[in-house]
This record gives sequence, C-alpha cells and structure tokens, in this order.
Amino acid sequence: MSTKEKIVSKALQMFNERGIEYVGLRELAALLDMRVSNITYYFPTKDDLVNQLSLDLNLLNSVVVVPNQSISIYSFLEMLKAVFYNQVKYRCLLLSFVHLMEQNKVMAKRYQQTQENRNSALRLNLETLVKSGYIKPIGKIEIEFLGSTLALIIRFWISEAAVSYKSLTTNQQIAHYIMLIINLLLPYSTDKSKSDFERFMAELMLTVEQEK
Amino acid sequence: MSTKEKIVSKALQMFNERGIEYVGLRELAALLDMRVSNITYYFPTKDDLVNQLSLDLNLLNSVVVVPNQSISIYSFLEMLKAVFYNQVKYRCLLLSFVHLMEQNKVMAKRYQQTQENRNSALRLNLETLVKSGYIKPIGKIEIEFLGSTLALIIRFWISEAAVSYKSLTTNQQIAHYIMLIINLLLPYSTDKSKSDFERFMAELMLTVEQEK
DNA sequence: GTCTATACAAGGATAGAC
DNA sequence: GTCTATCCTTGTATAGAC
Repeated sequence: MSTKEKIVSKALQMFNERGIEYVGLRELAALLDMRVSNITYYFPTKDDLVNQLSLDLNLLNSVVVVPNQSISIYSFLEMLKAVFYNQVKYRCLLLSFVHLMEQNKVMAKRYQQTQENRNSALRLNLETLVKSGYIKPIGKIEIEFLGSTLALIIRFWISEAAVSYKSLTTNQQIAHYIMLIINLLLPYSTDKSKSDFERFMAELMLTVEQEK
Repeated sequence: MSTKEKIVSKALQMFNERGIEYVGLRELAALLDMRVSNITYYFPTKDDLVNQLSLDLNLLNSVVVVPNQSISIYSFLEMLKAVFYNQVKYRCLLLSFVHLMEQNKVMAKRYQQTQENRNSALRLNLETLVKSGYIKPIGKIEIEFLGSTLALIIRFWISEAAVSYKSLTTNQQIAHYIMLIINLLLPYSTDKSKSDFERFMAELMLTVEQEK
C-alpha cells in the first residue's frame, strides 16, 4: 500500500468514526506515524483529501445506479440497498454533506453533475417498472413525486439514523429505511410486484436476524 | 434591546447568511461594535449562543405542533407550513443539525425529548384524521410509515433545498416540499379530503405567484 | 520524488484589570 | 458589564533535507 493509499485509508476510518471536522491533520499524521506536512504533500488541503474520498464513493455508486431496461422491483430494491451500504462505508461524507457542498467547490460542482445522472437513472428505472407492469400506470407527476421522495431518503437517511437511531445496528437502520421506501412504493404497485416485495423483505429480515 | 438580545439577533442573522461554523466570534463582535470577550461574558461558549437560538426555535414550534382533536387535512397542512416557515427563520440550526447533535450535548438531550413529543403529536393527529374520515382506515403500520416519512421530510427538506434548489425562492422551496407531503398523503386520502387539498394547493400557488 | 521543520493566521476559550 | 491580554488548537504555506 502506497503512502497515499495509507493516508486515504486511515483518514476514511477516522473521519467515519469521529466526523471530518473533528479529526485534525496533526492527529491523523500521528496515527500514520508521519508529519503533517507529508499529508499536505499528497493532499495540499484537507478539502483535497475529502475530495478523494468523494471520488471513491462516486466510483462505487456509479456501477450500481444505472438505467436498466430489464429491472424488476426486486433488483430495484437490491440497487437501493447496495447504495445504502456504499454510503455506510463513506458515511462521514454524507454526515457533512451540506457543509461540504457549501465549502468544497470542486466537490459541489461534481456532485451536481453526478446527481443529475443519478436522478435521471432513478426516474428511467421507475418508468421501466411502469412499462413492465410492476408499478401501476401513473403519470409524470407521480413519477416525479416518487423520484423526489426517494432522492431525499437516499441522501439523508444516514443523517437521521445518526441522530435518531444511534442504538440500532447498521443492518437494522438500513432495514428501517428500505421498509420506508417499500411503503412508499406500495400504493403504486401491482400484484405482479407482490412476490418481489415479499422475497426482498424476507431476505432483509434475515440479515437483521443473523446479526444476533 | 439589551446587549444579550442584540447579540442573539445579530448572531442569528449572520449564522443564517453564512453558516454557524463560518461566522467567527471576532467577526460577530466587530459587527456589534464590541469585543469578543463581551460576547463570551453573556454566552461562555459559542455552543451556548447556538443553544439559545435552538431554544427560541423550539418555543416557536411548540405552539404549532400540538395534538388537535378537531384537526382537518387543511389545518394539518397549515400546521406543517407554519413549521416550515419557522425553520426558515432559524435555518442555520437545521443546516448544521447533525453536527450540533453530535457536539452540543445540551441541545442533543433537549432535542431528543422535544422530538418524542413532536412525533407523537404528529401520529396522534394522523390518527385523528383517520377517525374523522379524512384519511382511509389504515393500520398502525401505515400510520408509522407516514409519520416516519413526514419526520424525515420535515427535518431535512431545508438541507436538500440548500443544496439542490438554491435558485428557488423560499416560497417556491416550501411549495415544493409541501407538494411532496400532499402526494405522500394522497393514496391514503378519502373524497372528504379532496376539497381541503384543492383549497390548500390553490393558496400555496397563490403565495408563489404573488412574489413575482 | 518523498518527507520534515517551522512559521503564520484565524478560531474559541479564559484570567484578570477597570 | 466591558475590555485587554494571552493561550491553545486548527488548517495552511514554505523552505529545505535526503
């Protein structure tokens, strides 16, 4: 592992544990057994380091959130679950989301572009689910509503969990928010979706049970 | 206006404009034409100052979010709108929400208690709406789902708006998120609610139009 | 190319004079 | 109640050793 990789790895670990704002470069350097100025050699500013983490998360999610012509309700939920677990790996970014967007111009700009792709992929997949009969024939307005609400949940579930569901395990938290999404889709779903929902929920509960 | 009030007032203004973390005590003192340590005389730490703002917002909302036995869909939405406008007045708190909860122990503890009251008031009002026939007869699970999703929107709409809907006016942002909530309730609503929704939406659009 | 030592500005916090 | 002076920590910039 190169020095650069060591820095990124340790930074991610510490940022996730205590929050980006509360881990100083001096502390990080001490844990890496190097001097602060060696970190700033690889990452001139702290924002550059955070930016690297953001790129890594984007890379993880870019292979998950894609338009899929043969998507089912089951694979749609699998996709969301995969995104949730990726977010957990980089939870520090999502917990500092608003401030990063205000302060880190590079991140903010890239985020805006990425987000447009993600949102359109989400809506395209919803439309595909309508065409394939998993979701009742609904109009643009309902698709837009579902897309917007999903986007809000995906972006902020981890923040709410950090405040309101601290005592739950990660799997329990994810199960809770996936259930929220399932309930959101339920009024718009057809009978064809029923078995997909049941299968997915059964597997979801299993991962929670297995922790004990 | 007492010195203490002057500090609180100016701090709120500056924090809302630029973010709590990005307004230093020295800058605040300069704007108030006093010395830093005069601020720390009234508020020993910056957290104490922020805590005062949080108390003020809680006071505003405590008269709005209450269980109401004679609530209609219209007055329910009016209640949510009032909360939204209160949040705008103290938007700095909501934008720094996660970090404040992690760092400011006093705020975190009070928030937890307040939140329990708010959430139970929200669910009680939803149950009342079911009893009075505005919402279809649904079970505990659906009430729980609606309550949880509403709570998430109420807590984080302003954060998402700050990132994704910066170009919209406050009224437009609020209209957008209230519409999200209306769409959320729609599948569960009875014909009795129809006129309430229409009246509320008409008035909502009017406030947006009047800005131009 | 890699790493270190050092200096600096800005942040919040605190003790004590008046 | 207000102010000066001081302290410690933060991120950052730079000169230079190997």
